[in-house]
Amino acid sequence: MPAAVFGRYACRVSTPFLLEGAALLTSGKPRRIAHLDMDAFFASVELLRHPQLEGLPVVIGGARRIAREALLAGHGERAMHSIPVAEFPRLKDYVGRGVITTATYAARQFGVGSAMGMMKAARLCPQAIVLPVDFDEIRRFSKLFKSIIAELAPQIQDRGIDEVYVDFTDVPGGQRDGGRALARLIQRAIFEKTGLTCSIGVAPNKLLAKMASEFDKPNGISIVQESDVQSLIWPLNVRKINGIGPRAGEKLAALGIRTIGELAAQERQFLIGHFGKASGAWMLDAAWGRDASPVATHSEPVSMSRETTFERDLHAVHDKAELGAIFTRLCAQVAADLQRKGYAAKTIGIKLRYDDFRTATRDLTVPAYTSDAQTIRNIAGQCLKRVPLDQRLRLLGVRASTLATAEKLSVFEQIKPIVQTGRAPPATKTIAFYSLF
DNA sequence: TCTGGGGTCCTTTTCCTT
DNA sequence: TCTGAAGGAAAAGGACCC
Repeated sequence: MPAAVFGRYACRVSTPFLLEGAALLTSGKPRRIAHLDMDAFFASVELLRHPQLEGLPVVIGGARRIAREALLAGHGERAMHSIPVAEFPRLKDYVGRGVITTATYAARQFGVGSAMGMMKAARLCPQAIVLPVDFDEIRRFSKLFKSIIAELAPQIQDRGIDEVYVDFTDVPGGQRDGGRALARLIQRAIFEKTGLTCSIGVAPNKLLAKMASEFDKPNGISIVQESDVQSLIWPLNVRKINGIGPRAGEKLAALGIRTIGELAAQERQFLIGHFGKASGAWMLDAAWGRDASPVATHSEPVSMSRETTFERDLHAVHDKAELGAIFTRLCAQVAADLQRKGYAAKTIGIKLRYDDFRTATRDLTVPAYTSDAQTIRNIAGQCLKRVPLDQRLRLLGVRASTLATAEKLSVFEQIKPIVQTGRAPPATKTIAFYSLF
């Protein structure tokens, strides 16, 4: 505790000073945060299983219509490597909805890329081989590479299926060569045990580490120091900042701000005026390479949801039975997810997307937590009544939020009987316990 | 032209209470 | 009793990320 360090003066100094002093005393070494990004993860995992597809245009996506089982019918798992290329399905034969999850570099040369509609991709590169996403396999590799990193550097923050932040600061050897030595060690271990490559950026914080990891792709390592911000970061487009997407990028461009350096030159109040208090201030800090956020090794989920886009647009009246069945299934899936992960929710919501792609959401917070499928279905049903249903729908989703863990709820369950067995407990007491969570 | 699914976080609006 | 301000919580929408 800083209080002990500062001895009798501890009670007289302000909290910020204590924190600053503690940081100086404990570290003495520069903060080194790494961002690790697997190279074309989905496609790379797929190529490991189908090496004969190496160098060919391949897109991954459309899982629902291209079943792996059908693909492998008559071949079996052991023959996977030897399926003739000619037998793989082609994009030109693809019918229906969906987007490309990822594409190999050979396919990208035709202009095909992530998040592109399958039908558009089929026009650009009809001969491309199309494979379904195998999420079980992707998840297996995700766990594997994360566990390999954890053995070498345990302070890890999950950043999705194929990315992590790693705190090198206090790892033995983590400071050597600006972090390059440890990065190389991790890169080599991942390749040896999975056959996959990754790119790593090391910098004083997460924001810069994320940008650094893009400097040398694939299979690269790059180090960015605080003093490099003006020379390496400022010339880049604002869109390179993690958190500035298409909308903010467009808005900035309209204000004549294209590079990160131009963003850094703005007045804080000017940015706050255009982007709001939190976003405006954050943007300016980001442009200066400032980011104090820690590598969060643990986080609690905020919500759990299931949604599905229909094969064809459905109408609430005309396709009532079909829609009802899907709705019930989504509720059951959310309930199962909550139960499997040990959570219950107090807010249940729905999401729907109309045929013109407009989205509507409704949600409802109830007094008691639940993870029961029927209860969720009832609450979601109430939400559904509050939304216009005269137009065809393309998507329906169910969401659970305001979550509590089963442990917290069991504490509540233990408290409740005590309150209720007490002499004439007023109803307000029970309500007070509810509000604890 | 067509636009998945699972998340987090922020902003704005609305409603309720004081 | 009516009105308005202020503030918080919930709801709705949307941007962004992988």
